[in-house]
Amino acid sequence: MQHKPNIVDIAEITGFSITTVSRVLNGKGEKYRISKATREKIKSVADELKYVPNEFARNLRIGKSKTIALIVPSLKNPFFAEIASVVNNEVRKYGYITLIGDSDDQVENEKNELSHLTSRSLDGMIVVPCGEEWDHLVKVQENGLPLICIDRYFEDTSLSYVSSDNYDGAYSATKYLIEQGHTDIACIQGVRYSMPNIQRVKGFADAMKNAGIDAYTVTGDAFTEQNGYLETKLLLSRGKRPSAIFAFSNMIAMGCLKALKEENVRIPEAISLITFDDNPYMNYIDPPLTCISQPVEDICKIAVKILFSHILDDDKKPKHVLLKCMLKVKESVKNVSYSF
Amino acid sequence: MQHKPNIVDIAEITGFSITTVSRVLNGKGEKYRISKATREKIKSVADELKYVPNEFARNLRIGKSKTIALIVPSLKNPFFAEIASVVNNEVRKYGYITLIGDSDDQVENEKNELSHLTSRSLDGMIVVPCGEEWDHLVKVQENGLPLICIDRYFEDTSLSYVSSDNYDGAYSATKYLIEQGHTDIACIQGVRYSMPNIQRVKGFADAMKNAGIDAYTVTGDAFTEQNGYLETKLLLSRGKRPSAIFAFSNMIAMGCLKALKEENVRIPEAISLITFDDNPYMNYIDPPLTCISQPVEDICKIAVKILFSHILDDDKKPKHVLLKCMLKVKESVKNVSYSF
DNA sequence: TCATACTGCTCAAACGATTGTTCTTTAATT
DNA sequence: AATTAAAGAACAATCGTTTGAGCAGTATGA
Repeated sequence: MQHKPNIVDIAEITGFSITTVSRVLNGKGEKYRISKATREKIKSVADELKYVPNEFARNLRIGKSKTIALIVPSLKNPFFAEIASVVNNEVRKYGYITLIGDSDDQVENEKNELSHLTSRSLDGMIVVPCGEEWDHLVKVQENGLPLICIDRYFEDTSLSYVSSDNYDGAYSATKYLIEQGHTDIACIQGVRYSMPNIQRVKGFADAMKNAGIDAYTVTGDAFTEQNGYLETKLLLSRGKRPSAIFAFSNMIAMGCLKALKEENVRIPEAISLITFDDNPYMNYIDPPLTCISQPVEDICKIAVKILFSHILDDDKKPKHVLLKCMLKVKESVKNVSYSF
Repeated sequence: MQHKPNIVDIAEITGFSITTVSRVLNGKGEKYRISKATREKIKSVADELKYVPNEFARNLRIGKSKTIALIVPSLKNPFFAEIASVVNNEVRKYGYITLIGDSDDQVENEKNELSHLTSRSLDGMIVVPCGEEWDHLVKVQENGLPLICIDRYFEDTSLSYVSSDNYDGAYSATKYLIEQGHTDIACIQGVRYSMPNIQRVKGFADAMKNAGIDAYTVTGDAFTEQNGYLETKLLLSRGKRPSAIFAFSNMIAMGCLKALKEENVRIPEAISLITFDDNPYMNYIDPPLTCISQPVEDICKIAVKILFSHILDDDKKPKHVLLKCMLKVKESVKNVSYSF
């Protein structure tokens, strides 16, 4: 293979200067009054040679990399995979590319990825933080790199975030359970200090209190299948089983399903289950799970939009956006109003 | 924030030349006989300034980017999300990073991503090709960029690939169905010309023939839920329904489930279902789906290993690896041997 | 006829690193 | 003392683009 065609080759072939070629190829031909004939000739040669600009050279020169990074706790979790997919596609629309970092839910990894990725002169960053620390994120931002948190976030910091209205989501889910006659409800939570979790617990608790129910269980400590499994096992071994379980994530719900299945507890006959997060599989689970669906696509789109307003418009004001969730009623919650 | 410290700043502060600084920072101090005192001084200043080399300048100069790209049909498909996750993590171990491209299963997008990504001076590429064309892939390789296909691949080309032994997988699945007494089996295939599909059809057909069964159905044309749904609908509307369906992917299986549910056809009582691909959700579906599980993790690990042998060891020989699948018996296939 | 303005394009300096070559100084050898 | 070798460091070209400034040549207006 010869060398990749560059702007110099095109200049030599067309007989114009490098400057002219560069300007035409950057769509600045009009601006610099380069004749139409010239523009067309350069473009056609570029096409013919399948010229692709060397991003490194360009980036070196202009100091922008047209690259953003996305750090998620785990791509294996369909929830984050969807985030990655949407973010990736949205970012492409701006002509940027996405570097994906996987923190495996460890703050240490998150920090490593952060420093590894920032050496690539990123233009922006979207993070689903996995810990309760945000100093390293703020520092990145203070160094001039626009950064946005999605899903999980921190209040009272200068960091922008886009997330679901977790409080409202949890409140509606709980309200729905109560309307269906449930009073003995246990929720299995995720990582305790994480903002979505805090809000969900609050929404859950408020809904209970507002219904005049003071006794409820909040247990668990991770957004994992294992946590869901163990906590459900424990709940089932209690003297009085709750009539409904509220799982705070899809993974937790899977753990619940596993435990319930093992113990031969039928859903929703023996126990009702409602969960946060939706995904296509939910429809084919036995039974289809009633869930609180997060507007993942919108969250990502808005996050990307804000990120680019930070990058391109130099609008550095931190923005905080919460989007409403949707209750999707399926078949995993039983109406127990009249069954004493 | 001032400007990011660069090698020139360090040179000025320490009083040494740019060359010397560069050599020290690249660990070539010994080689160029730079005194220990000098080395230490330079390093300490670099530390103090938190110097991070500008990857673009370096890449521009040396033509390597410590970056590989992965192109998948869709991150939303858990099967590819897992691939992305594993590849990403493996690649990190080499100190490289991964750019992820999403072709949305359109060859045109694949080509675009390809040219877009190659402008970033990649060091290597892993692709799950989505079409029946490979010219653009071969061309990339001929341009000196190591490239490996995973999952989907092409024979008789110079491209390396790592994939499942789809023939064997389909053969075992079919054999299993036959052992369970099924003779009227329909399989719903994916993209026709794709190698996994071709091999699966062959495996399926051979197993049937070897069992002396000459009548069977092969239908469908995409690895999508919609295809699974439509084809199942059609199968159900036939005069004589098959006793078992073999779905060629997780997505197709979901479509089958949807259609079967709509038509109130119970699995496995009324019809048996077996599918390619496994994932955690499979266990909680009603009923848990018997499936052919692909060794995704191993496929990715081997692919990355081969890729880096191409990149680092300059071993350019194309390698072809097929890994065995595993039959996971769950509850979606009924033994109909004695039920006439 | 001479400024002036516009057209259409080119020069050359950056961007930040790497690296083959070269230079100077000191030490070792004859 | 003269020659050679080694040590320690610097020069300057280079990677492929972008871009402010500049330069001919032609057209316009007074």
